Amino acid sequence: MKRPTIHDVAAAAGVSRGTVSRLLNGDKYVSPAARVAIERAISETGYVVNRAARSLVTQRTGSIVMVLSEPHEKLFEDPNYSTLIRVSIRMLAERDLSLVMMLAGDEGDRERVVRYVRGGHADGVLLVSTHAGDPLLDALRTGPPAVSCGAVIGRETVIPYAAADERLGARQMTEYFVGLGRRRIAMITGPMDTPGGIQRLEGFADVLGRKATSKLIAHGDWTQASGERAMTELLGRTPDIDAVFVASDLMAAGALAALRAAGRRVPDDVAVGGFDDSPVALSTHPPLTTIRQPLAEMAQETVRLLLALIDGAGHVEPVILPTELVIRDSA
Amino acid sequence: MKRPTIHDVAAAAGVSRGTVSRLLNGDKYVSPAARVAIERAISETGYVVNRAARSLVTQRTGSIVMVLSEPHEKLFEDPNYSTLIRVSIRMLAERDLSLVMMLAGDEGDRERVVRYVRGGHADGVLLVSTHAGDPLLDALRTGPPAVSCGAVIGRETVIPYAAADERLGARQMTEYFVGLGRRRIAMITGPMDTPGGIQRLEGFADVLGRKATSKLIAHGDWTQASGERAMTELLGRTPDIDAVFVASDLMAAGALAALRAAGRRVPDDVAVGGFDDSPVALSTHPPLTTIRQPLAEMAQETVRLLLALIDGAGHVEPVILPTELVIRDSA
DNA sequence: AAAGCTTCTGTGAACGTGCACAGTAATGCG
DNA sequence: CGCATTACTGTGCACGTTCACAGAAGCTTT
Repeated sequence: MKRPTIHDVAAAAGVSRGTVSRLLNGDKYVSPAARVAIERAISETGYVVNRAARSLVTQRTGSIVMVLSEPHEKLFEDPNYSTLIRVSIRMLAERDLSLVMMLAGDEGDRERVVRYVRGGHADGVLLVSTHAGDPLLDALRTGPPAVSCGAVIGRETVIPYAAADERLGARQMTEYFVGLGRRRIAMITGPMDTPGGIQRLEGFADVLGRKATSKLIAHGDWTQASGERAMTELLGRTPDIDAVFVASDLMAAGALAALRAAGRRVPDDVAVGGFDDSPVALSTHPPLTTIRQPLAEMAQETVRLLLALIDGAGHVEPVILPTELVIRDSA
Repeated sequence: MKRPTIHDVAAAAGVSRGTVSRLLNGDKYVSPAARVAIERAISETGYVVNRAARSLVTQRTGSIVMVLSEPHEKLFEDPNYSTLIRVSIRMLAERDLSLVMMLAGDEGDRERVVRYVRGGHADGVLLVSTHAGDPLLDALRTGPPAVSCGAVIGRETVIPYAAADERLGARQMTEYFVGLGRRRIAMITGPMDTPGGIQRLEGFADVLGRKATSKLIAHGDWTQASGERAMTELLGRTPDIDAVFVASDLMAAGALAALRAAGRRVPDDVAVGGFDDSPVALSTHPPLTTIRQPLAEMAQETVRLLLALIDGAGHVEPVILPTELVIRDSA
């Protein structure tokens, strides 16, 4: 049996298509009598609007595409995505928008995304963890509004975003170490082509000034293994370290393993601070002192920015949200 | 400037709409000359097919909806989702299908999903971690094909699925313990209304037979906190435990904390085995011996089943994939 | 040479909706 | 009472595509 159309509803309610359409789209000019008749007809027939037909005439698709730019293997190692996805679905659903997921790991993926978006299949684009200078950014300059969750540092292309105040978070942790009386404070950073990599180091340097020498800084790539490697490197280079700020919890878990292997006690010999407050921070031994990002708010604000742009706001300001120090046992 | 339509392409190539449409849809009756002309016209104009218009006439939407049934808070605590999402996007993209995400946490969500699916907005449904007796299952009996990643135990409603052989995995771990010479082997299960909760306990009981007494079994809810609680409970009840099989890595991390608090050494005093081989298994101390599920294959097979049904296969058999014991330091 | 294939092409109709417009009835106002 | 205004309703058209059909051209068979 065929699905009911707006004609069927109109016929059942004894009105015309136009009136049903008006009710559906919130037009004020619908008489109370027509209103109840139509509502009854809708529930009786089980009518659901045909999005394709609507799209065809409104030139809107009713969907937002979330583009995940992480290289495939790493995707979602970071559980932050879960919050972002959940919050996005929820907020978009309220506006009757659906969330379509796309990958942008390699060149083929990226081309697909561009085709999709420029083909008019989405009303908005929600970028996630897009790297600096990603060609996608330029390709997306025309087309529907795009925003990013997390800062995105492009050359010319500026894209609105909501993000945590990464630099503040790094300062909070570093200041906490200083307050504890630690003197030789090292840092393991993330990749230096990501905002998290750059800004967390900046915050560290803000507090330590000239004391933040390159001997005290090692670089990782967000993975646990890289954290372990970087920690080993630091210990070899500067054995008298008494604190280390690691730019992610996952890397901090690796650092803990390296410290344990080197016979250092945490936090007695070396204080360890992470970043993210991800679930892993609770399963390490000892549980990690870390910096919590307001993930839900970040997601919320990102979507809010996108919706504002879709609603016609010509320009929106980036949103930067404060982080919070979470003290556990590692420092 | 307006987006080019199939008319524009046809005009530019000097043919008619029909011919362009045939080329686009892989009809064999297109002359070589027309073919090259159209292909040139497409790339010159930057034409992308309008899905809405196509949907309208084909009655297909070109999208698959993934329904996430976890209660919101827990969603994605399990990083398995990431693989599933990634693989699904990738496989669907090959068929030019896009993946739409929906939540089904509460009643309102579920109604939304049903409206969406029965409204004909999706060509297929991909269920994730749907609980036994979920009302969604009945509601989805009519409509487009639906499959599940992970077994779903309904009353009457049977739904095709691909899953790991959970029972086998539990047997593997339990047999490993037995082989190590452990005598008092306990288990912490998941919630008993989930396949993972039920089947992992079954496998445990398969091996231990009458030795699997209720004194040696405690229940958790997949969270780390519940694992810690259950472990404490077990130690109180049966202090001479020398091994414990925990039905998830996250709960196992909790169990490790409880064992440490009780002064038990792992694996010397108590061997600990997890399940999932999730990232957390590497960040615990000691790293967890666990059971690896073939996540990528599970996802792949799930999508394959769905595509088969969409292509008209009347009936498909569930796919059950073997698990693998991963030995680390905790046992 | 006629008939029948095969290969290829163009055309009209239909899919279900929103929107602009025209039109009608009821109400308010001078 | 006449006229403007408000509240509401119905209709035709357009959106961009696929599909069924009809038809043209070239080739093979009778």
